[in-house]
Amino acid sequence: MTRFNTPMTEQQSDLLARAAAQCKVRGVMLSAIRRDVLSLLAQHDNGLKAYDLLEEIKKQRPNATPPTVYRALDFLVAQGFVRKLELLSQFVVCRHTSHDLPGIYMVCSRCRSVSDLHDEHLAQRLAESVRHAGHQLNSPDIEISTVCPGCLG
Amino acid sequence: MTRFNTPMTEQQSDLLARAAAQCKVRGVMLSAIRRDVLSLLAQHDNGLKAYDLLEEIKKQRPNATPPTVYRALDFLVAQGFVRKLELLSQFVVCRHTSHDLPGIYMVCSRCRSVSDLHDEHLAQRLAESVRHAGHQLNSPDIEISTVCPGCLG
DNA sequence: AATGCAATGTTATATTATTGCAATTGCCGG
DNA sequence: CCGGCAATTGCAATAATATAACATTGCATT
Repeated sequence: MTRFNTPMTEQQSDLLARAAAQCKVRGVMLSAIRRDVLSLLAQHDNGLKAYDLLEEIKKQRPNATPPTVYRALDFLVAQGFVRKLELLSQFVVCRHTSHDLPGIYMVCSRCRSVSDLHDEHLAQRLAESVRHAGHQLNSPDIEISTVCPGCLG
Repeated sequence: MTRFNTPMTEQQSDLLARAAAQCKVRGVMLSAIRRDVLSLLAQHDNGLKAYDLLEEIKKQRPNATPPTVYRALDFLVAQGFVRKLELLSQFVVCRHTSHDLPGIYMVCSRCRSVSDLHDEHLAQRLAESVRHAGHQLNSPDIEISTVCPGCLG
């Protein structure tokens, strides 16, 4: 059993529990490494870079290497538990329950914080528009570079 | 004067001419390197990676190095002539004339082709929604991972 | 000529991500 | 329990992407 300095919030352990349940249903394995990576991400709302994650994981597993975390991340992304923010080369837990609609992330170019634009109607329209263009929406993942309210002063 | 194997289409030389005019107006310099990088990008609708660009540029300028192209790209992106597609770490010429609204790009995950979703109304709504969330839209640049009509068969 | 400034050259290095193969583990049917 | 197969992990190397730091050049202005 893995321990972290900071105790988990209820939300965080909920997230882990739901992921575990999902994996069971899908017949895929939420191994210790994968669980730990997910757990670390759950503790960092703005996400973590792969190599920062590696540093953290090394505290538990000193022999971890880049493939260790990249493989765990590949799995978590494939299962829809985690997204990669391309604008930051950074990974965040996904807090949407439904994946039918794209999640829209705003990434602040000053402080690098990540906010979630909650506009289902917009997401809906976007999905329609993409379909109308003859494309199939792939991974529901949209990023916009903005300046956040905090940084606007 | 730089020559390429393939003669430029009218559209391509138009694009270069407009960029040159813009630079004059803005009092910035479209140097030979910058022009050549822009020209190369104009000849590749789906964009090029920085290091592919470097290979091409080296044919003209054997002593080019990564900073050579990255600096040119920084300039071109800053001037709004080029965008970086984060999903592909790839650079494409921007064919929008107006930059008031975000451009929405669809990147095919199979063949890596890039299409432009033309839906001004959607872009408008998106911009509004972002503003409503208290953010300031930064660079008008949105990418969606899709499967394109061709690859859907 | 001397100064200032933007652009470029040059070397090195940082950051992000993958490949390939060996070793181990989990799991399933006998 | 045990052999076999597939998935996962360990490990070393390296690929791919991007930036830092500092020297140099070219050109416009003084």
